[in-house]
Amino acid sequence: MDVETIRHLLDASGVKFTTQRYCVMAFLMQTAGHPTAAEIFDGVNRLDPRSARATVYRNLRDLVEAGLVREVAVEGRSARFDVKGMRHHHFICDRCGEVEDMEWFNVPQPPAKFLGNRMVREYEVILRGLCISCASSAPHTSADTG
Amino acid sequence: MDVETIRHLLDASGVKFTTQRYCVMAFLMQTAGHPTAAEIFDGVNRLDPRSARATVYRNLRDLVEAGLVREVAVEGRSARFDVKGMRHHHFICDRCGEVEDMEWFNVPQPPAKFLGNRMVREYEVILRGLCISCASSAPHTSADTG
DNA sequence: TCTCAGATGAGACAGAGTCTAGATTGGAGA
DNA sequence: TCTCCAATCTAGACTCTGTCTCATCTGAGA
Ligand SMILES: [Mn+2]
Ligand SMILES: [Mn+2]
Ligand SMILES: [Zn+2]
Ligand SMILES: [Zn+2]
Repeated sequence: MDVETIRHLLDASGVKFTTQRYCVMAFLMQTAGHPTAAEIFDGVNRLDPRSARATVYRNLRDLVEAGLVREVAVEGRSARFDVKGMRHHHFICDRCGEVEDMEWFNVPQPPAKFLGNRMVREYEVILRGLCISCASSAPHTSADTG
Repeated sequence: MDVETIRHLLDASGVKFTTQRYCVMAFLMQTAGHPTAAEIFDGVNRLDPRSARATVYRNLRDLVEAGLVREVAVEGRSARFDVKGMRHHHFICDRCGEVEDMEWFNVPQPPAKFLGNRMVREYEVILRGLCISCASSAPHTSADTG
């Protein structure tokens, strides 16, 4: 991933450029999925220069706060991360836990009487079920037997 | 909350009735919000009989597995819980973190070409922004100054 | 009432994330 | 290019959330 591209992204969001931040951004931008902090730590440390664990966690928090990275809402113990690029929804697999991007489609706003005086900044749809590989390896539920 | 009502809920889901499970269910059913396991532990232990911490965590896990309780998808490090009653969406406040129920409204299914062979079991909308009390106490952003 | 599969209590353990204090560095200015 | 310093990094201790083990207890059927 191009160093200057990421340098400009960081600059534009008022975040100082450091090699460690570059590594986190580059790893996220070249990764299709939604890695955990631990996976990002492993990923950026597969080659030099290395980053301390606390640095990876702190930078993820800073990048989320700066609006460059998103912490995805999922059940489960460890946070999962996402580069904020194209707006999209998410699909979470019941069986393997994979979090997949779903291309954006518009959703009608909730009726005003439900919203009251709440101010909506953004929304997303979370779909659950079986991902393509889990659906093909186990197309039927146990209730189908007999 | 009525003991017999909860006893029948547990029976119907194949979960053995115990005082500790009753306390967790009763607390969740009388609570409007989406408490964490720690809040549920504190809640059920404000009066006798008391439950051990491990018991509360274990029962929450068992009740989720039995389909009576839901673990809500949120950012942040602690799980939040919900009694599975009426189908609903969620609104998460950017400022105070409160998770509020939003009355159910239908959302069009994603275009089939996006779904591929995935099997959708359920979906929900997560709205983000300012809750009513945060919106009224801080209606403008700092950028508005001047 | 008797019985025991299944549940609880207490505390050790494990994993995720935060904090602190001393060392290091990016980049602005001389 | 050199100097400087506020911001950042490192290493490891620490906190919080959740799980596990095992001795003990209990709900509910016979
Ligand atoms: Mn995504
Ligand atoms: Mn809810
Ligand atoms: Zn899957
Ligand atoms: Zn709020």
